[in-house]
This record gives sequence, C-alpha cells and structure tokens, in this order.
Amino acid sequence: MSTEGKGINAMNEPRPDNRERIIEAANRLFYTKGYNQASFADIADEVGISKGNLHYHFRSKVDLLEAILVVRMKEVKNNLAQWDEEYPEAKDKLRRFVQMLLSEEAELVRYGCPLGSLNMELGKYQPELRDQSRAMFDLFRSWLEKAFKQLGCKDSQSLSTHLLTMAQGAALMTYVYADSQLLKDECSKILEWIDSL
Amino acid sequence: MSTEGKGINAMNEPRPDNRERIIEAANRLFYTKGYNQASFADIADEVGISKGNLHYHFRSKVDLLEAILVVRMKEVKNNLAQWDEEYPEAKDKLRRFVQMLLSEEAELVRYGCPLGSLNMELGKYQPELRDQSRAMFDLFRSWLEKAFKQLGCKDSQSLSTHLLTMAQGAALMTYVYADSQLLKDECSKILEWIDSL
DNA sequence: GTCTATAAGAAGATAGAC
DNA sequence: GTCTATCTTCTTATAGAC
Repeated sequence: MSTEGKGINAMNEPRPDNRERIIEAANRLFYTKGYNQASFADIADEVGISKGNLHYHFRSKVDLLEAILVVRMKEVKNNLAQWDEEYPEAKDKLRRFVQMLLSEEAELVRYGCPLGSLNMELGKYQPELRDQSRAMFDLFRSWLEKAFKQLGCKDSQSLSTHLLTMAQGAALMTYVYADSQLLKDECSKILEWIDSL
Repeated sequence: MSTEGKGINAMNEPRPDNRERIIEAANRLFYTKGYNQASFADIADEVGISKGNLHYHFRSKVDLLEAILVVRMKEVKNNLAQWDEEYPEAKDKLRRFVQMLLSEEAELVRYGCPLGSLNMELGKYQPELRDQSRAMFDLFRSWLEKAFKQLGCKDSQSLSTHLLTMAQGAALMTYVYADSQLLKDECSKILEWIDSL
C-alpha cells in the first residue's frame, strides 16, 4: 500500500507524505464534524490537495474510514501498553483510565467521545462497520477487565463493563451540556467508586 | 417514488390528518435512521404522500424537527406527570425511571436512546437546535432532582445528574454492543445504588 | 501523484397545475 | 391539499491531461 521513495517531479510534485496527511485530517474531521458530515471536499481542503487526488489515495469514503480505524486502534493499543508500564498497581491503572477523560475535557465538551460518537453514528449509518468500530471499545474493556482481575475481583467482566458505561455516560452528558464541571463531578464519583473496591 | 393508490377516493383528495401522520412517521424515522439520514423522500414514502405535499405541511426539515421536538417534549411531560401520580414515594419514582430503560430494551438495542442519539447528532450537525434538544434532558433532570430532594438528599442536583449519566451510559453501551443483558446488568447496578441511598 | 473537469445521483426546496 | 416537474446544491466518484 505504501508508495515510498518516488522521484520528485518539477510540477505537480508528489508528496509521499500526503497519504499520511490525509489520514490525519480525516481522523480529525471525522471526530469534530462526524463521519457523515465530513465530506471529501472538507478533507481535501484541510490537506490542501484536490478532491481527485484524495480519491487517488482512497477509492471510497469507507476505505478512508477503515484506514482511520486502524490508526485509532493503534493509538489505543499504544496508550494501554504505556499505562501498563507506568502503573503496575491495578487501582492506578483504573484511575489512569478515568484521568484520560479529565485530560480530554476540552475535546469532550466540544465534540464528545470519539469512540462513543463514532459508534453511535456508524450504528445508524454504516451497520457493516459496527464491528470494527466496536473493536476500540473491546480494547478498553478487556484491558480494564485484566486490571479488575489483578485487583482480585471475581466479577471483573461486569466491573469493566460498568466502568466503561459510566465513562461513556459522563462523556455524553458532558457533551450534551457542554459542561466541564459535570465531567469533573462524574469523574470524582467514579474515582470514589474505584477507591471503594 | 411510488404513487401508491390510497383506494379511498378518486383524485387528490385532502387528508386533514396528514400533518399528524407526517409527524408520526418523521418522529419514528428520525429515531430509527437518525435525523440526517432520514430524508424527505423516506418520510413521504412512509406516509404515502409526495415530497411536494410534505413540503406544503413543513417548509423545511428544521421545521419538521421542531414539530417533533414539541411532540417528544409533551410525551416526556405526560410520562413524568403520570409517574408522579402513580408513585408518591420518592424511591419508587427513581425506580420507575430505571424501569423505563428496561421496558424499552428492544428499541435501545436496535436504535439507542432517542434523547441521547438525537443530542449527539444535533450537537455536531445543527448547533442551533442543541438547546431545544437538550430541553428533554432538562425535564428528566429536574424531575429526578425533585425526587432526590423529596428523599431528603442535600446534593439532589448532582445525584440527578449522576442517575441520568448512568442511564445514558447504559443506553449507549447497550446499543453499541446490541446486548440486552448488558442493559439488565447495568440497570441492576443502578437499582442497587438507589436502594443504598 | 496531482490536477481540472465532469459525471451521476441524492438531498432539500420551489412552481404551478389540478 | 396534493400532485408532478423542476431547480439548485452538495455529495461521492471517475476520466483524462500533465
């Protein structure tokens, strides 16, 4: 798929990194505007290339979305792996998860949760992509489950689902009310719950 | 596109109730397909009228949405008023709220929460309608707050927000995983929390 | 690889006959 | 009130020159 190391022309010079730049821009726009509202024109404009060029790199919008899901999956995996290194203690892992919400306050208020909103949208519009979109949730879910197991909880599966559920609820309400205080309050409650385990 | 015969009269006869039928169909389609994915053609087809006729009753899509928001607001108000009558006890009121989720299991699994999904969608697409869409949340929020106050809780506001947050999280996760068991488990946890108050 | 030009279709919305 | 026909704009996607 990658076409690296091509010669550089005089005019219409190739930008070997354009594919990456497209993915970056689309990743951002699919989040901020939503998948269906972010058009090829928007993305091409953002990158500074023509729509035709965009279609050269990605035949269809679904192709582009799939490439972005791959990127997001990788990002989540990297984050979780890093947290595993930094926080050997199970409860610290759980707290770090909640801390993610707080550190994304500004984006949550303006655009909602990138996982939750994409899953809502794809569920209604692109049923065939639900599985891939849901896979990001699965990463968090199984990582949290491992942490609960490490903590010695029997019902680690239901606890991980519960934590994810509270986080999604908090993210959604934060977005609906565009209220960062709401986010802080809900995260405090989640952290208290973690402490009480 | 089909100009299906209504079989009742000969030609172009007035249907005084078409306006109501349009609202019903649009209300359903805005929920099941989403506001942006439900087109005028979809709605006209569902009602069995032409797009032109639809535009006679509602000049724009936003007009139609506003009419539907009025209907939904009324429905929520009616529900809350009825629950007030049926459940004088504060905790019973809170339980009834959770019961609503369980009784909407099939719809939540397939289409998500009508309030949550609409708010997510309008937030990204129609910022000018966020306030109206959010108003449905406000109805629940203040009703719950009253119940918590009746129960003697000082922090009734934060508790009502918290309950709404958990409900939204549960609805979203139920939808993403199309998992009715998840809904039952989360509702059980919420009910336990209510009991513990 | 990149561009311009254009197809092909769907969307919201309007005009005018009946 | 209802219809058909049409307009305009936006969308995804393709064709072909450079």
